[in-house]
Amino acid sequence: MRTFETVLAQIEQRIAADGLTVGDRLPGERQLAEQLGVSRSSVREALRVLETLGVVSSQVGRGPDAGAVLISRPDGTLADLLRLNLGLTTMSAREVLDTRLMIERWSAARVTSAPAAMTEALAAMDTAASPEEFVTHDVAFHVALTDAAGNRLLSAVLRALRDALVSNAVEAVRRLGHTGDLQADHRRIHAAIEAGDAAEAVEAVTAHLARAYPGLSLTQNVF
Amino acid sequence: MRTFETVLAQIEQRIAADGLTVGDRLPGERQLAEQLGVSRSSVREALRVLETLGVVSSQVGRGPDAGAVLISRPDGTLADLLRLNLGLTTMSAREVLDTRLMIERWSAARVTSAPAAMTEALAAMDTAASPEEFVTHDVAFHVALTDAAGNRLLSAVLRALRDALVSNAVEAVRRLGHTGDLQADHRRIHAAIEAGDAAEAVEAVTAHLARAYPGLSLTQNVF
DNA sequence: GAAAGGTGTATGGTCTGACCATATTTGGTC
DNA sequence: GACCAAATATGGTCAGACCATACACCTTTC
Repeated sequence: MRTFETVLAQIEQRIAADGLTVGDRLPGERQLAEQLGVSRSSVREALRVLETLGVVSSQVGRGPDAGAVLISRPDGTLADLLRLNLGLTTMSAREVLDTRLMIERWSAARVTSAPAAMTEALAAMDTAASPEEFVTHDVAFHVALTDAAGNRLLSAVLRALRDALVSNAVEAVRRLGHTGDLQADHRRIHAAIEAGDAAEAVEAVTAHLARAYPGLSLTQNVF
Repeated sequence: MRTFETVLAQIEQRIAADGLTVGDRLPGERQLAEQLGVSRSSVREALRVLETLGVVSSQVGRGPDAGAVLISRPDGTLADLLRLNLGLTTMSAREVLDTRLMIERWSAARVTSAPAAMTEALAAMDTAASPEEFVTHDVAFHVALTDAAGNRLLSAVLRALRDALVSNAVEAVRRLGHTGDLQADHRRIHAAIEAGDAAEAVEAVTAHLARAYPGLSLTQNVF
């Protein structure tokens, strides 16, 4: 086992043993190296891994906020993971969009009151001057819906897909040639959620995505 | 921006520009450092990030297989991500199990023929001598089902949940006190898939998970 | 005594150069 | 041709140095 991997294991074990949680600080790189009997390089490689996994954040300087602080931000990692692996393999747009459909249907069924971010995104889309601006708020609308469902794991997955969603959505808007139908869908979704009608909300989300991505329509009603 | 981050960006850009794919090799650490005008340490930190993301694998020695080779293995990263972030935050078992239920219902609806791995796991459970052995094959059964649905993104998510699933399942078996009902559920799922009855398969998966995890039963039929 | 400013210092970030372990390549020997 | 030993390229690790940053502390000033 490589040195930095043992360092990784020991840091992880230490986090569990000491009951460290978000906001707590790890010892400095030099101190950690001395404690574990390894070089600072190996400690740094281990910290780089933890940083990549969204578990620590390193701050330079001095004071209470400096050093390696425990965080919990899996979003960025998931996004990197997807972007890099999508580029390397032949993961299809279909797989991404199916996942999106599944998460959003699930969310629509559970959210009983539209969050502020959703209502704001809806209004912002009305005044969007370009497809890009419209899509920005469009994606924010859907992310807000999913966040409101309260499952952080699924929220993180959808947020990781964000970049892919944006490019897909821009394509869809250009293909449709206008945003009126999409915005009407959004209002229907919003209204169904505010009314607490889960079945209608699910149906509205499904219809919306079917309109934007016709290729999905084959399997959407199997549930 | 830190040096290793620019290295990261340049490597990623290079992968895209040169059309590198799985199996191709990156230049050696020393050569990369010289080309980019940075130290080997910075290159190594960047490679460590890529390795964490499941994009490269480093082999020591000499020859065609040595050096940093492009791969695409997001599973391990996702598992690390979940394990570490589950430990740090209060992500609940409910969130994990809801996600599992969603993915398995989706999969059950799409798989029209039971894969060999699923049939084998079913048989293996019959002869399992301990709860741990039973659960090993149990999880393999469910993972095989999801793999067969053909969405690698969802497969990767479920595989990342594997460790959490195992401990949950062991708990469930102990609570039930026997495995007969669970195995009967498995046969029902298997039969429904072999019969091509999607609705029955979804219902069977739902009933199975509801039996194993009673706390889930509230929202399972909202779809 | 309080405010302002300068200095000290602990932190991560980077670089250099060296050595080690490993695995292939190369070339010599029988 | 087969076998074995040396050379070599690779990642892995270490030690030590220096830099930039940002807070801590002390001195000066009013």
